[in-house]
Amino acid sequence: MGSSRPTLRKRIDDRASISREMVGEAEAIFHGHLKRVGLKLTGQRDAILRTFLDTRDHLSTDELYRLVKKHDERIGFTTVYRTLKLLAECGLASEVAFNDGVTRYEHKYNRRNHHHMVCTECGSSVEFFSRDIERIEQEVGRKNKYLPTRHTFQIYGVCERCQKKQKRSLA
Amino acid sequence: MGSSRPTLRKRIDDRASISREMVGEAEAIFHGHLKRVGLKLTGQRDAILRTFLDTRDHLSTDELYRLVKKHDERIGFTTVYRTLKLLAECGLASEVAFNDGVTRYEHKYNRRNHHHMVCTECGSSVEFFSRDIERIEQEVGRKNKYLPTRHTFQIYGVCERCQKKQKRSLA
DNA sequence: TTTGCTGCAAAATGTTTGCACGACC
DNA sequence: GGTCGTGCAAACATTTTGCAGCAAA
Repeated sequence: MGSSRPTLRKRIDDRASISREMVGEAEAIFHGHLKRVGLKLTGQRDAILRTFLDTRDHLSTDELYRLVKKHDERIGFTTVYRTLKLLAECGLASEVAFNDGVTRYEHKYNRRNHHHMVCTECGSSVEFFSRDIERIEQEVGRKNKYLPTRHTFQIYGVCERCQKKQKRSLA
Repeated sequence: MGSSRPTLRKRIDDRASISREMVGEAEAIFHGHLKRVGLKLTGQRDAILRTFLDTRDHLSTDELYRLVKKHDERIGFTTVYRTLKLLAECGLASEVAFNDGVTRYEHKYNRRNHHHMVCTECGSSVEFFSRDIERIEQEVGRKNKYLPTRHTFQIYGVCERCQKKQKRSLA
């Protein structure tokens, strides 16, 4: 979609929570999806969507559940779990696997395709963008006669902070 | 490490089981590792290593356990589980996450760095090689002051066979 | 009013650990 | 002979499902 270099836009793309208009658009997408598949719009589902959009990326189901609960004590884990699946279905959320044993979700709405580099010491992560990855996905698919639909790419390593920490503990 | 185009070598690299000499080398590596960290060489550990080397890639702990059991009924799941960890420690095995909820392992010994494209319909996978990925790992690490140690890269899609199956069921 | 939603509790799944007995060095 | 390995069983962590009461359309 967007083609020019990211400048100001990047500020928005890199932020976890998104602007008010975007929340509105996301809600519209979600509501449309619910109607399309014959599901109902409920207070819980709305609350979960809002909390999800309003928060940093890479939430596990349990983490989102705890956040949602702060706003409404009476929302259960199961509902958060199932709502996340719905959000993934309509493209508002996507799973990211950091291979730490839990499934995480991040917003997908209006964000450039990006990847993650994860610190294996402290779990922090930074995002990066790479056109090459998309190109490789297409190329490899073509060569092997696969119809590629998605990919995962994560780099694991040690962040600057933890490198320093390690050096200090050696000294 | 190999730099020229893979020709005959590819036949070996792409096969799941490895040659007899390689098994010997792998055993030497394993035995060396055991000695180094003060662990004992046992019949079970040897049997598990052999079965692992002799079998196709991408085994879950449970799958390897079932295979090992065919040769020796009395080897337990726990031992397989722990031995796989040992093999990963000394570099003979590495975890691959296909995001299907189970941790899988593949041989790492004497194989080129490679990646997987996985069919989301039937679970089959093909391997591919890409220099770009290694380059990107280094670049991104440098830019973000991370010390990169490893990465995961999988492409998901639909294989030719399953594409045809889908077309047929539509007709 | 009907249909689907909610949330509890329990099942299912996969991974990891404690411990008593037995095997290796 | 002592130490570590083994395998059972049980603990754990996470995801998923059945069901009775409740709420949206």
